[in-house]
Amino acid sequence: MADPPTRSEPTTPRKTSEPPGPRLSRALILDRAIRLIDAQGVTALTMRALGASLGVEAMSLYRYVNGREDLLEGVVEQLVGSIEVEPGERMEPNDGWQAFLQWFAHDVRRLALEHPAAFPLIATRHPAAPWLRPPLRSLRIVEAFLNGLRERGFTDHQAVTAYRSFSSFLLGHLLLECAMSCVGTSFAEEPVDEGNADLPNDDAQLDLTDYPTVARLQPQLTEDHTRAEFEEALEHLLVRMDLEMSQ
Amino acid sequence: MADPPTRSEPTTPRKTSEPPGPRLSRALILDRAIRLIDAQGVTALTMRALGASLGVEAMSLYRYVNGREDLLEGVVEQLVGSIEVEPGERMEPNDGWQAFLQWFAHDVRRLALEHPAAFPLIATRHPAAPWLRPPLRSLRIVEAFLNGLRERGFTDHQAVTAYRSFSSFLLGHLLLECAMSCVGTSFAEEPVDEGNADLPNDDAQLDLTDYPTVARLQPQLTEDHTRAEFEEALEHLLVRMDLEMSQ
DNA sequence: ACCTGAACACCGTTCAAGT
DNA sequence: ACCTGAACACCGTTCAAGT
Repeated sequence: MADPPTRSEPTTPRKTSEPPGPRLSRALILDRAIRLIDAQGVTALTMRALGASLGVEAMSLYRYVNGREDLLEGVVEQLVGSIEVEPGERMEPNDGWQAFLQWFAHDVRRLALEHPAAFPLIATRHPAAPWLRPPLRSLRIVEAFLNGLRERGFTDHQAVTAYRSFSSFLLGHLLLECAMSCVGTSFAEEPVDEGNADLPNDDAQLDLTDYPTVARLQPQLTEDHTRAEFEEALEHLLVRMDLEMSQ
Repeated sequence: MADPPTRSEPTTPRKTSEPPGPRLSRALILDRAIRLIDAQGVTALTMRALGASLGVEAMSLYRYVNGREDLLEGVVEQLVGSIEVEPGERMEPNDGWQAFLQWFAHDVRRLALEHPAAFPLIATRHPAAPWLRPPLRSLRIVEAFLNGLRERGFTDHQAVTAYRSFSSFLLGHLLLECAMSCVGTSFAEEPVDEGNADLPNDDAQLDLTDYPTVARLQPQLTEDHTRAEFEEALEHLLVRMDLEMSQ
């Protein structure tokens, strides 16, 4: 903790190219783990690989992290922690709850798109309590979510109901969007086979002869409208909430 | 492929208690793998454990399965294959598209609730093509889905749009429902610590002192209304589709 | 044809030992 | 206090060898 930020790099350089490295720390380890997941996928996040990427042996990590499960838990915590919870300056406090939810939704979406390889962890790892729903799975965020809505006129019951439907909405849309953005990225478990590189991309060689409708509609199925779908579905969710509130 | 279905079971019994076992086969292996996942979770599905549960060494599996990745792929395929795609007798062919989608949604939900531990695989493993969206991620199902809607009056474009919004809806709701039903089941990575069993269940000991609103609303947050939420959200999705079609 | 023993590379994890 | 070497149990996978 009491480390000089950057002197003239007196730290003894080790064998591989690690950063100047103000020694090890849990935060540093989690940061590096997230970067590793982003670059190579979750399965590449190995205690040994993570250690090596920090210029250290795997065993050193166990001082700061309680095993691999705890490491992944920490990664999720760190990522979810990056969700802004206090509306910034761009958000007037007297804007309605619709603006609040719009802003919230887009902040979670930003997180998902920045870390598409890590988002499935946020989505599928068991939360601390069963009523903490991914991706809004931290007490801090749920508290802010509920308060944000109550300050804007929601009753207790309406806020809780909104938390539920909002979670489902975010989970479904963002997980799909991540799945699509992960295909074709550096997710190949094995290095790309260059021998038969005459196959341009890996989705064209599906045999569609038995599925005429899919074959006919493939161009339209291939179009990516995830952004627009997200906005539309969000808009409709807000309309739906509005209807349910006034009844 | 050309195997006698069931004779008088002449197969020699081996050491442990495995079923009469008409020899090994890919289908038998996948069945057993699914049962193992249901009972102990995905991480417990090990080549060695799976082999042992079939009364065989792990290496034998490699005759029928192309490694663990292929095994998991086969599990997903098998599960998705269990989704009925031709409306049964209960469904009149002249029922509207709403009835068709209702029936379809509930069949996928049945699959998710029958295999809550396996559903995250269906949800997050990369599909064969990026435009095949979980959980409707097989050509057979997409073909049936599109045809089912077209036979009931959808245009091509409307059917494709419906496929997209329907996938997001199912994914979000069912994944959340699975997460909730997996908490507290046989998902403990380690055998439950019986030493300090004075903690009744594992969600009560969260420190809520810094989160007054969550603390106050915890009873309502804990209520499980997943079933009703599913039905309501589905109803609203259908209404929304109806509106968009007539405009 | 179908299964296995032995072996290899890699993984998570522990712990006594180094500095 | 912080890191490491050595070791252990377990994993996926290959392959020559058994029957």
